[in-house]
Amino acid sequence: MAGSVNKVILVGNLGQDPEIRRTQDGRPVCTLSLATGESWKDKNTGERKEKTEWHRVVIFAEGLCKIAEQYLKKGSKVYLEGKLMTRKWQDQSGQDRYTTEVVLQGYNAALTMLEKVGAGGPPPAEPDSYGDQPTGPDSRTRDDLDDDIPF
Amino acid sequence: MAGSVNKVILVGNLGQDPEIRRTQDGRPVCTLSLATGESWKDKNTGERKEKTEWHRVVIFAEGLCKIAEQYLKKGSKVYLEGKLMTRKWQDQSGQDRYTTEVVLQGYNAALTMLEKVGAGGPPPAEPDSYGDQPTGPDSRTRDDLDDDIPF
Amino acid sequence: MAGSVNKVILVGNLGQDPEIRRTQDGRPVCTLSLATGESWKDKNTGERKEKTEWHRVVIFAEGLCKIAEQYLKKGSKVYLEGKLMTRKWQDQSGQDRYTTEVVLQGYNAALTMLEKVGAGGPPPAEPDSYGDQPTGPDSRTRDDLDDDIPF
Amino acid sequence: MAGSVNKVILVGNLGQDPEIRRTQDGRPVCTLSLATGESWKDKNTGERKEKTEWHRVVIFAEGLCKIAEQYLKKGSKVYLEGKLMTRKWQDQSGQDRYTTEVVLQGYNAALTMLEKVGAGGPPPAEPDSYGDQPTGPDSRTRDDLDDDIPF
DNA sequence: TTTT
DNA sequence: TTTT
Repeated sequence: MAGSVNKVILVGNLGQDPEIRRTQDGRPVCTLSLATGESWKDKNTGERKEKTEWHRVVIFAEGLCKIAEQYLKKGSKVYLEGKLMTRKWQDQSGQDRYTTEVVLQGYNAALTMLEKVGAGGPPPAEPDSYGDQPTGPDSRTRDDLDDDIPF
Repeated sequence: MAGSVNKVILVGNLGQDPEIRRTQDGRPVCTLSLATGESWKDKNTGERKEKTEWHRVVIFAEGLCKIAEQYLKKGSKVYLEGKLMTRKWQDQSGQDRYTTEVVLQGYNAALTMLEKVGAGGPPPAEPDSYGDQPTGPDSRTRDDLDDDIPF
Repeated sequence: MAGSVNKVILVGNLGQDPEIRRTQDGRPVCTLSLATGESWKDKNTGERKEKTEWHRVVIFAEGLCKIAEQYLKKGSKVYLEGKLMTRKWQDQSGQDRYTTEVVLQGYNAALTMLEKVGAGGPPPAEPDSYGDQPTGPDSRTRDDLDDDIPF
Repeated sequence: MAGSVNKVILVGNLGQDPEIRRTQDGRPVCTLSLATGESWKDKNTGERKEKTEWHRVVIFAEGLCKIAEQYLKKGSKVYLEGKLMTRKWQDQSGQDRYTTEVVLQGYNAALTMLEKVGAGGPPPAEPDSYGDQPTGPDSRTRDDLDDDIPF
């Protein structure tokens, strides 16, 4: 459909390490479980309350998969942009079920670590090694494609 | 949780008229079914393809409910901001099911009509579905709450 | 800098037709003048007030330039995503001046028409209601810029 | 203007401590200098390049001012949402000048700390005082307005 | 002026 | 399951 926008922006923490699978033709797919939360004061009791929301995030963008695989782990804080997609599947009894996911795919996706590399966990080989990576095509790190911006 | 962001931005068209219900204490709740779409060219066949994504949107913000009720209908194009929430429920067989919705609630929500109220224009499917709406402000809502901005 | 985000999202109407120029190496650059507005009720007088904000938008992304050139004109309503950039220049007296623009460049940009093709143009009721914008602080060319936008 | 959106989303680091002033009627106004950056590889030389963008951020929202004042300082990493505003002023020679700022004002603003409180600097008075405050330290603010969320 |  |  023309003239539409489908965008999700999340900042939160990973509930577990990223899971990497591969499609049949060898492309990586990375799944994240991301927590966001909000807190508010109960109007009646004045009590402070909290609720955590868990988001299922699926990364098809190859460069972003690589970043997730190399640098993210349980507890990591990230900023990400993706789109909402609901897919239909059948459970064991053959009933239709639906799962909604935040999908990072195409040029319209972004993934940014919000902590120093190595902060609170096993760091990559070199704190400054970002520049060496191929950092694939549709990642926010698309450094290689994003050449020569004169600003 | 501190330091988190949960934001959804959608621009799309309503698949049907807004549905208004009331909570037990009389507050309005409005549900929208919003379509967004994307089109792309198939890598192999060169064929142009399209996919429509349907979003379930639930409005708790009272001012936004009012606007939805008064000005939106099937086919309306809107911009909205909300947050992702997944709620758990039991189906008839007692099994846990989950539904993810885009929730407009609190200060962090927005709903904006993207067409002139009553704007005719060439309607897509049903020439009669536009035009006969009540006239009124198609403004970003909550005007009444937004007092005295010193600019 | 690592771990940063610079994003602008605007929905508004063009105050005039897009201006297309070309860089020395032949790449198109498109400039838009986009109006957004807000209205509120004055706290003291109860009066309804409005303020229009004019945004200078510069499109380096080649595909988006093409779209702007072909489909947008004065009055068109668009959704766009870009980034904030402030550039420094010298006025005739040699003093430093700064201009902040919304730049659409690279994979992180989007431009979407919010009207049916052909439905754009000056609003029928008040064809000239956009014309009274302040002339931008600077309409210098940027021919010196030659970027490599990955589209 | 009806049907428009004016939104800026930034994640970056403060270049200096927040500056707090007061309006004549005693309301606080906080100014931030926020850096975002991008890096890319030069197409010709293969050299890695970086550019920092500095954003002038003005906070009128009172709760957000409080948070900025209490918890932010030079170097702090924050997520914020505001709107673009350009204001006109006269320089000493009486010439018109324009300054574009990211303004946090009204219900449509957000400010979130992205680091643990006290991380790498003078923490607030009491590490454990969270629950008592009207709004948590690095929480999305205005929790007090966001009462009794029915989930 | 920050940050990596 | 994260985080505060």
